[in-house]
Amino acid sequence: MSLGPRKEQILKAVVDQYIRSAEPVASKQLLEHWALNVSSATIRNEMAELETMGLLEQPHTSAGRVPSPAGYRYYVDQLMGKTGLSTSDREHIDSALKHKVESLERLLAEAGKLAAEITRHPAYALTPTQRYDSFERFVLFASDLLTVVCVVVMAGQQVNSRVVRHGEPVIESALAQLTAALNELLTGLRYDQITPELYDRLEKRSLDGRAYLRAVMVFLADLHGQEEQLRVVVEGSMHLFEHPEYRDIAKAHRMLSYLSDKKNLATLPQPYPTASRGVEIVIGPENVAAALQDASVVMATYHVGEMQGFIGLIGPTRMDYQAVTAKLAYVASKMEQVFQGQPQEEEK
Amino acid sequence: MSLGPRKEQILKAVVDQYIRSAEPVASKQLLEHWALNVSSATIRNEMAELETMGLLEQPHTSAGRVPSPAGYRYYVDQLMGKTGLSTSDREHIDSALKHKVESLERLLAEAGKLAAEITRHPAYALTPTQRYDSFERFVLFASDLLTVVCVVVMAGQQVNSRVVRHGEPVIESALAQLTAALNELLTGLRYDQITPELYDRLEKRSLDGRAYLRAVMVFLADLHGQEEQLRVVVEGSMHLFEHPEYRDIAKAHRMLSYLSDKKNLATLPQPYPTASRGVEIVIGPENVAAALQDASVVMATYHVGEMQGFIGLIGPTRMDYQAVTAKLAYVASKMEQVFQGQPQEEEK
DNA sequence: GTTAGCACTCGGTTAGATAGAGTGCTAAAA
DNA sequence: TTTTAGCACTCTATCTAACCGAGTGCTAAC
Repeated sequence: MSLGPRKEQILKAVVDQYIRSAEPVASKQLLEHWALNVSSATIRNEMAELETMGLLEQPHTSAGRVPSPAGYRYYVDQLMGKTGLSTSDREHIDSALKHKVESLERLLAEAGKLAAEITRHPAYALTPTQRYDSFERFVLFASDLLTVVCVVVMAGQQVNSRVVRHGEPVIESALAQLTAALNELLTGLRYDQITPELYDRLEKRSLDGRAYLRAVMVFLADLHGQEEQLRVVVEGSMHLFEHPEYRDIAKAHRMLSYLSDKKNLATLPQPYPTASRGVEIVIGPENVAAALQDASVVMATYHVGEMQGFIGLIGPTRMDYQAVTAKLAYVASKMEQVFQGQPQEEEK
Repeated sequence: MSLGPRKEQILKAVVDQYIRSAEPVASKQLLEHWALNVSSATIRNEMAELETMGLLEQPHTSAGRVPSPAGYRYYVDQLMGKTGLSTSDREHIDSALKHKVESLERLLAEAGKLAAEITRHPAYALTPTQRYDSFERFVLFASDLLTVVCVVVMAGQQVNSRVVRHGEPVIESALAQLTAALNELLTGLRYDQITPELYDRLEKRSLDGRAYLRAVMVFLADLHGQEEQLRVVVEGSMHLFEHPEYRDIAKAHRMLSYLSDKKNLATLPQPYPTASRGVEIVIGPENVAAALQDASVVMATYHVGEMQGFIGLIGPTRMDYQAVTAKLAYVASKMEQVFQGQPQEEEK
């Protein structure tokens, strides 16, 4: 759908203005700041129509208009300029990411910090690729009538173990079967390679050990989650307070809590590689997470060889998408450069 | 100074009550909740005296009394019960810290999380001992007329380098002298072993390289700072929001910003080992950090062999010192146990 | 030294009243 | 048919005044 040039002009003006002022924008204000050669009455009419279309909203009668999520979406997709970032920003990024490749985590942290700093929004970054360890060997044994100890040896020689409890008495033969099944079917695989079919086969082979199988899978999922958490970095959460939408304690609390649980960020949907410039923008209720219903996420992909990682920003829907997109894209591209320039050293 | 039994009783009652209610406590309230067999008028008189002594404060005339920092101090030193923690807490701690020794950082994180969880205050933890790497070798060379590259090889084979600039042209001979001095005097030492005398000797030996020496020291200090940051863990910052004193956005912001900079916590004064139970309490303005002027820090020491580490809590001065002290002390002692039980594994 | 009683203080809450910004609508102008 | 000027209307934010009630300090009696 296209709105026609004047509606677009007005929508763009409203969004731009609101991004700057954080106040509902009135028809007269548009006249002052943008050179629209129509009267305020006309603008009012257009704004009313834009509202019925769902692109603008009114906090209450006799207030100015505010972009709706759909309005932001239209703005981002159709109206937003593609202007690059200022040379000072570019220099800032260049110099900040010059020598930071001691370790992967370090670079991530630095890039996140930088992104947060220049955009004034909290930033997060995910390591390039989830190169999870694969399973090497499973050992299960009963430690007493009701408890089973599950030991997993990973290919990297890390050993993890957990006591797995279940209401029913342990059946030795079932346990042996389950152990054999796990070893035969999972050895050499990573957690994320366990497909539903594979699980079915496991279940069929484990017979009476089904309850334990389930517990073991939970254990593996937890391990996986732990690994994942370590690979997320969050920086600059405090920038939240710079934005008036988070002057409400409850809101700030909710968002900060969300940000402080790395699991949340690790499981954010990741951008389609097809998105323009490699930057994807998810606006308000487009987010699945409840805590992000009135927030926007801007995320960029960076590639390291065949792996890809992500760096993103989280802020109010009233974000300067244009500036933020350009900055984030540049940071991401810079990260790629740094990775390429440096022979990839694994352990610090 | 001792106050006499009745004043003490009243002071204790005020503090206990205020810790629970977060509201200024009135003379009548004390009658209801504590079995003081005097009238409210007497209590008022006593409270007035306690106020002139600086142990209580009045937010305004016609409001109840609130403990002053000095009042808390007296409470903590003289009045506070030494009651241990509940068995449920003990069990909680026991079970949470049972199997968490995969890595040092991990245990720290877990202990911090636990401490924050059971006390409802943000917690931090420092690794046992700063076992910084020692210097192995210094290499300095001029890369152009005005810039010097400084390379430090650490005993752990890590290599750090930095470009060190100074307004004056590089003098080769001075550089050679400085390099020799650094290598002879610092090899085998850690940063924290560099004494002022040592620095003097370095300076004497480096002659015309003094400006570079200074820059090199800054570099080393930075490295040291980086190392230190990695060894601090902060958990449960969000518990801040549970306390009414942080309903003010500005206050919450300030404190959270403080907490999110690990350098702040790494440089907190550490408890005297002599303190009772190994727990030290620093109340409000007793803190040196500006951000902590109306906050209290409770910290405990734990020992691992000859090394010692710290775990602490940060919250409003209106803290349940008694409960919190007991809990923290128990967590710290539990950490010691876990460390001892497990052969100390260095790298994860 | 303690207590009852009372006047006084002060913050918090409520209720109007007011101002002002901004809209929607209508009728005239282009 | 579209645009514009004008105006009535709406709603929020702010200010003021009044009031309530909790709590104190002081005085005088116990």
